[in-house]
Amino acid sequence: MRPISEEDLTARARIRDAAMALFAERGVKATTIRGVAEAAGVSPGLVQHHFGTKEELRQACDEYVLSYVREQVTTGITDHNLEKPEYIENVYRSAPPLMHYLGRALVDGSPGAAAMFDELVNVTEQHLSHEDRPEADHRARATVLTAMKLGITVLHEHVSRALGTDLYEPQGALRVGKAQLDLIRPEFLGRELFEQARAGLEKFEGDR
Amino acid sequence: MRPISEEDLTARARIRDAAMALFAERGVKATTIRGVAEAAGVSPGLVQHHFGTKEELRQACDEYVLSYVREQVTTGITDHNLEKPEYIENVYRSAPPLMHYLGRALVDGSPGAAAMFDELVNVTEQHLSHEDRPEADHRARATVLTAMKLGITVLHEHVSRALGTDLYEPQGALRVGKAQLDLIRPEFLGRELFEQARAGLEKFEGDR
DNA sequence: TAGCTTACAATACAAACGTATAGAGTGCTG
DNA sequence: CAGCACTCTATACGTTTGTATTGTAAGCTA
Repeated sequence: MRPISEEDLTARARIRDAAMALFAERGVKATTIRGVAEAAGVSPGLVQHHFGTKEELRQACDEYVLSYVREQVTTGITDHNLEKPEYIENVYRSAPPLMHYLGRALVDGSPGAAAMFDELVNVTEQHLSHEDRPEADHRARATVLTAMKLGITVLHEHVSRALGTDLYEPQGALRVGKAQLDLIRPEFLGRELFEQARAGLEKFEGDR
Repeated sequence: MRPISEEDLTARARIRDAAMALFAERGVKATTIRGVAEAAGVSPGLVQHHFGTKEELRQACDEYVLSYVREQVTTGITDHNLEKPEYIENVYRSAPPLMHYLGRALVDGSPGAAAMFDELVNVTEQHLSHEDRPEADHRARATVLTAMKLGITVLHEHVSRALGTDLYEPQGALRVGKAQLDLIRPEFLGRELFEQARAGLEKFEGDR
């Protein structure tokens, strides 16, 4: 798969990418249309031409990220690609800026990100309910698990600094992934999924 | 201990509290001096008189929260007050706005919050190193544990929504606390601390 | 080729914002 | 009582920001 260079993209896509990066780094309010335009190498007017208002630009970023995440979850988990190297490779190349944006959007108050959070909680809750422990508070467990997972994304700057390695570099992702598996009770996640995740990590580690 | 009503505070304290609340809810950039002044019931000029610039106001909030957290950690953990009801009661009454601010500050890029994160990682790492498993990546584990804990604070809005209960109400805090204990391997935290936390939670539950 | 749509830039403008400045009221101190 | 310090308000100023408007060039279509 050829790597897509930023210059080959249409101006609209470049604007969207620049907006995602700036929204993620500084937040929506601190990001200016002029700043986005400069980062994308276009005039401020063009940003307006393609996206109308700043709010619509943010919505476009939301929709882009959300459709991406949904697609990756589908092709990754539902289609059982979690251990395929090309899938992992592709995710690690394309995901970081999107995850960066998603993390910030969760804090900045994007409706789309909130909806995605709820979706993830529901999926997790359903998964946990299959383990037959009807007395357990599956809702709370699913919520905490989701928040912990996403919390690492939201705090990735601090995680990277504490680790001395960028979380989005393979090394950092590997260390964090393993630490997460060390931390969580296997029976909580379900043995099957737990082993699958561990196998994926180890295969990924062997590849480098 | 008498409850401190907001009107009894000095104007300076009211401004600081209002700023913390707005910074936490909207972020620093989206918060205006005029907004802080209105929320505190004073003129915008007074904000400037007491704190100079917006940046200095943010630093004052940082210092206030940080000294509070450090104090609570000291009197709570070091002095072994974790199970005393009046300590817990006091924390649950005074902590929420401060934690709310801290969570936002971590994302908004406050140097003080970053320093606090690093401190917590170091304390946790030291704790983990006492368990003799020299081959384990204690640094990564401490980082992930810290990020997960704080991640729940940062995402508390979403956690509360998914739970249907405010995380900062006793009910919500209880459900989340128990779910966290269910999720984490006890031997990871150290049996002693784990049991201490569980005992504190159960005593807290009994009190209501 | 005439006409229309699309992609882009440049300029303009009103609102919001941080902050500087001036001044009023009050209490303390000599 | 004079003078100073402190708290607080009101106003003003320059900048930044989102966005509206206008203009230009290129490509498509009939």
